[in-house]
Amino acid sequence: MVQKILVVDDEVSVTDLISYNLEKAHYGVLVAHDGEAALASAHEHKPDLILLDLMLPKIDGLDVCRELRKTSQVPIIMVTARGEETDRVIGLELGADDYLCKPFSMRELLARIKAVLRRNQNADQQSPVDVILKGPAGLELNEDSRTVTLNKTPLPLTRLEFDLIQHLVLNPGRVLSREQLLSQAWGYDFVGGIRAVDSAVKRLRKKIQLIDPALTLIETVRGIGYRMVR
Amino acid sequence: MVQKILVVDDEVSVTDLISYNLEKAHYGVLVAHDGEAALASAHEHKPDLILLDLMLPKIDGLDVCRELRKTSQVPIIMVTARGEETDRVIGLELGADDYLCKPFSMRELLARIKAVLRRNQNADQQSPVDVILKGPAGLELNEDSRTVTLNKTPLPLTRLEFDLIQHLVLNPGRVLSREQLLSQAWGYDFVGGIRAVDSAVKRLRKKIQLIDPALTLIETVRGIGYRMVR
DNA sequence: GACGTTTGACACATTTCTGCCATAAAACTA
DNA sequence: TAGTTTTATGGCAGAAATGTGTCAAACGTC
Repeated sequence: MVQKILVVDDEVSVTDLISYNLEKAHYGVLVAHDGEAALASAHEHKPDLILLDLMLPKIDGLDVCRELRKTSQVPIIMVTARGEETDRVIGLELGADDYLCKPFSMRELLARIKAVLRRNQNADQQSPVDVILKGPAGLELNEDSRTVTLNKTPLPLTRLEFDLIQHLVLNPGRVLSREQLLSQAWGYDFVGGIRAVDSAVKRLRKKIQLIDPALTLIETVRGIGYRMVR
Repeated sequence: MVQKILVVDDEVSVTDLISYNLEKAHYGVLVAHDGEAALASAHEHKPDLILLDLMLPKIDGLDVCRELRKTSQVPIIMVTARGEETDRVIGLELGADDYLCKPFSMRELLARIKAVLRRNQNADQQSPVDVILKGPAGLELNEDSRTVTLNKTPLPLTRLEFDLIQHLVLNPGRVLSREQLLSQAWGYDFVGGIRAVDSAVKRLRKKIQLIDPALTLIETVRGIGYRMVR
């Protein structure tokens, strides 16, 4: 089941950018550009999470938050600029589940969203359980600790390597082009040659080989890209 | 049995949001917007705890506290603006059980409320029990006294250092980004560079090393943030 | 208001990562 | 098979991230 996220910001460039990245991360996205539209959309579509900018036309983000809270317990992440009037923000934390200061990275945003959704899902549980992503041949990624094991043997990876293998594992058996991998693991704003992917795959394979020399996890699809075996 | 909490603050937006969150946490909520009303409500409804803002119309928070103490031993948490050190001291001398500096997070508020209520329930017993948060390698945080020991050796920490290690211990093995740590241990109103986290971690590590030079408690996750070993 | 403490910023050192290149190897084509 | 295209590999230099020491401003205390 796809989770819906309502993105509220008055700047189209911001909502566009966030939408693009959320969709890439397999979320459904709703957009609103002012407080009224936000309330209307929240009421109509019942999103699973709301990403709410503080500065909004018509109805202020703080008021939107308060209004929402009257009828709903939907998780809210507030977005603020550093150094905005603290007085107005005082109430903010009281109603929001988390907040994020601009400027933020997409990685940061996605991590917060995941965390808030999880906190909300097992709010009744005392100790939250780590998210474990299972791949083929005993490959396991722990998304919370960002550690990887291969048949219980630790596989130490760098940030880039982890992001890369994560996207491969998320699409088992599917070929991902270098362009896709670049935009997913490197980020939309990456500047550089497309062969950077080859280098990263090279290092990843080498590390895997150190643990199990006979194992092939990442297959090359000539002319296209790479694929994680299923 | 539902416990009743009296929330006293002159700003409606504040009482609204606190009410909302307290109700979500299954407390009964009473509200007062000035000192007179607070005293009246306390007298009439006998709440199990009072959350009392310092700045109030008609009767000042300190006076309310003093007045209440004449007839009741109801637990009181004072809410002050940051930096009103003297007021805080006076408040505690007047019989408040705890204090909280604005701005505070909901999580913080709920934790304090829980702690105060529990302390109060155990008040008739001989030995009140402190909340001990256990970390790895014999690390123990006493959340009530805000003291830390490492294998029974005291580890003297500053306020910031305690908050930092507390959030790390609360998420053992999880990577926490500098942004997350900033917003959790510093607060959303923090203005400053992200590498303030590095500085704090540096000092924390140094203090730990003084006790056990071979021990690594806080791991660096390059490109992401820090992680408390599990 | 003087004093000690805390803490963020900065410069610099150190470590680690990563893109790129040259070359080798492999795969595909004709 | 020879030629062409694509990918693999090893090495390396620059980049990026973090550690460290120091300092001054802010803060709390007396």
